[in-house]
Amino acid sequence: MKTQQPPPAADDGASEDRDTGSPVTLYDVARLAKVSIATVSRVVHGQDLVRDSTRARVLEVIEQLGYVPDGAAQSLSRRRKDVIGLVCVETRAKMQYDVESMALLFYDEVLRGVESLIRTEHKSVLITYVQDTAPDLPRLLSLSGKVDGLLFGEGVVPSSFIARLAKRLPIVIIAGSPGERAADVVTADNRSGSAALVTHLVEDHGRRRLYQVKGPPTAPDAEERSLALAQVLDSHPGCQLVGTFHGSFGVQSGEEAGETLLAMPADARPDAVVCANDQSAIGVLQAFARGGVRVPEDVAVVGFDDIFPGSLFRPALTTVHQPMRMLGERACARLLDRISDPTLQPSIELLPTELVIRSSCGCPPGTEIRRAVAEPAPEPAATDPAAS
Amino acid sequence: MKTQQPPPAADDGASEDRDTGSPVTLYDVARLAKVSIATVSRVVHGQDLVRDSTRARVLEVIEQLGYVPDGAAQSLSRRRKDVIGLVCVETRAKMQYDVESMALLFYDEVLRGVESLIRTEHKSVLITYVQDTAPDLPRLLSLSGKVDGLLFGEGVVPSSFIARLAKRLPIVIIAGSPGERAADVVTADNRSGSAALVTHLVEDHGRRRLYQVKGPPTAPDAEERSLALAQVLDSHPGCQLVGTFHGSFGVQSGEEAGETLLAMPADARPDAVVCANDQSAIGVLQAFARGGVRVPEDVAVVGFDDIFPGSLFRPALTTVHQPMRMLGERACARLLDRISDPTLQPSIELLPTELVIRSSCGCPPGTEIRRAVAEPAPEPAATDPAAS
DNA sequence: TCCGTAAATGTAAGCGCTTAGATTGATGTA
DNA sequence: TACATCAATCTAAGCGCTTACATTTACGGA
Repeated sequence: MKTQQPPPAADDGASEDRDTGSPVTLYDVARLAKVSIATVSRVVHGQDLVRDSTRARVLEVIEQLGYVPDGAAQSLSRRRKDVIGLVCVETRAKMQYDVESMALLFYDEVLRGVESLIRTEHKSVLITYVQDTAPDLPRLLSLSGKVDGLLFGEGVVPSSFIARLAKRLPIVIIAGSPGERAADVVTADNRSGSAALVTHLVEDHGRRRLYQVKGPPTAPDAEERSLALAQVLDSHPGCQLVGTFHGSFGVQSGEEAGETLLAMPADARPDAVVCANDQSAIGVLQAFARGGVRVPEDVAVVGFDDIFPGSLFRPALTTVHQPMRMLGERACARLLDRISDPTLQPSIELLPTELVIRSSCGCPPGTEIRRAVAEPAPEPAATDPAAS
Repeated sequence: MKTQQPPPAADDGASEDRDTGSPVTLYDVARLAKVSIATVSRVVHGQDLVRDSTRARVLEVIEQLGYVPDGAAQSLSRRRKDVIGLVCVETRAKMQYDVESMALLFYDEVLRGVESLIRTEHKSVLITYVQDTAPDLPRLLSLSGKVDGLLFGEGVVPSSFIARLAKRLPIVIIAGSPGERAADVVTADNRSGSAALVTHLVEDHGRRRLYQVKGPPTAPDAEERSLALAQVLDSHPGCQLVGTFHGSFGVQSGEEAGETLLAMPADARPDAVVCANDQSAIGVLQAFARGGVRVPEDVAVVGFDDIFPGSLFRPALTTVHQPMRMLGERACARLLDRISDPTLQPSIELLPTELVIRSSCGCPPGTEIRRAVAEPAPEPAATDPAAS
């Protein structure tokens, strides 16, 4: 009445403290504990239909053999991988230390948010970076075969591709355009954050001639910020946009914008520069420092995101705090929901931002005010009520 | 002569553009293309034993169905997961924004190094953070069932546990103690980097009364740095260590060290503070700024690691550049080697560091010198020659 | 026309696990 | 003593793929 033992396992005599050789399987444990693999499986998963004495025996063998269940076999059998994928955008091919390390702070924070949530769920995160210049689609495709769901950073990946993937597995887009249809979106309320920031510049500091450093056109969140800027200007007669620089979110591109401004006659310059994100603001700041333009006396400079280094600069950067970590958490939560119930309606979730007033806007040095930005009801976005 | 079709797949009539329902498998493709699953598999993997016309037909069906191979099934069948795990250390439970985000910069860079290499290998990275206070061992165990190999950040995880894991799969430790036996180690040459830094302080700036802010005792790299400090002092008569603070790598703990020094009578203070890493150096800097101690005039302060924010401070932080990204790359390379050949001897690899001289050491503001640190032949470490 | 050979394709046996359903054994009851 | 009943355990059928080996097909030469 031997139990099953398909692979003879080629034990090399000493079955005491094996280390190499083929990995220990359920069968090995079952054989040594003289039970069936089903029983071992039950013990491993702490089910209670096992007699105490049996459980003890099995556990002992597991310990002795150092058995760990094979994840692939579990996934296959359970029809569930317990892994989600996070696709981040890598902004530049060239890996210059400081620039790049900053460019990625956003995803570093997002990742932490994701991981902190996933951890409690006994799942894991597979992480991938895609170049913004040439996203490796085949790679993403094969990645999609290894996970239960995917979290995408905004922008790079063509939305047709996302739509295609979304047919096969749940997808949540982080910082995506609120207009996205194919998948869920979790994003910061860029619109109202940016509006609050620009309003501060215009109303509290009397700035009139604004200059804009844009982000890449593929970044929907940058577009939102840009839109808000335009709206605030519209509603403040006497204020105008004196120019726009088409940047790419990088420090480098901020520096270029700064150079452009330095090249102008001083009296043609704006009195405030509104940047698409902190990195480009820092670039502008650096260019201005080299060019002898005083910030904020001559020109105010503001960013967006609130990455840590911004607080270290002098003048310290005024910006809008984007809840990156929470973005990761919420996106992940949403993804998990969809994984467990794929019939959920796609929704968009807007996270509140915070105006972070330091001194690059014109406020006195040492200022550090954080002010929650009220969330105006945005365009009719489905935040999934009880409706089917 | 129908081909196999085990799961009837319950097609819901319209077999045109399915989207929900059970996922598309090899069988579905085979059936529609009227070939066997073996042929489909061959087409998917670009093998050339397939007639062109057949290949075209199969590819068409794949496209139409949106077929993507199931990763779990592939892993099980190939006996290879094509995934490696990266275990990072999360330094503090409390998630204060700035502090924590800095504490983690190290692993963010490592991760990028790992990913950049893994990407070219058609593998992926599973990432996990463990708390330094309470590493979740069961979680790591189950993680180990999902990967082909593991990359560990130094410190937290008990080495007995690592040794146990190392019996089952290849493991490389990043920034581990060069004395480690159970697994491969890839680490920066902390010893010579630290020596170069302290020598600079002592010989070039004539500092005599040094104070040390240590890292956690569990961090072998911090220990190495500490050792080098002692050695340099030993060989410079007249120089002494006037005190030690037992820190924990965090900004917070640096601030505490700073407070401690501020509490001393001014003439009892050291003329240089050598910190275990940049974060603690920044903490000291901040405490000093608040306490009115001038750096570097009254006291020099130096760090280790060369995290980006260090360059932003005034005075800019003098430190030792640790090649974090390369650490990730090399560790990953080593791991891949071991995965393909598990019989390799464990080795340790020391990566060169760079002395980064800015102004917190006493050099004039604006200084930014990077000087490669010569790698002295350390203790007989096996860097695996042709020997078996 | 027949046959050997090589190319193309098919068959089926796993990979290590989960789990529904079958079986066994103990216990209590009539 | 015979028989439900329920707990403990086992049996076996997949999960979706890869791949060794078997089979079929297509061709060129005898």
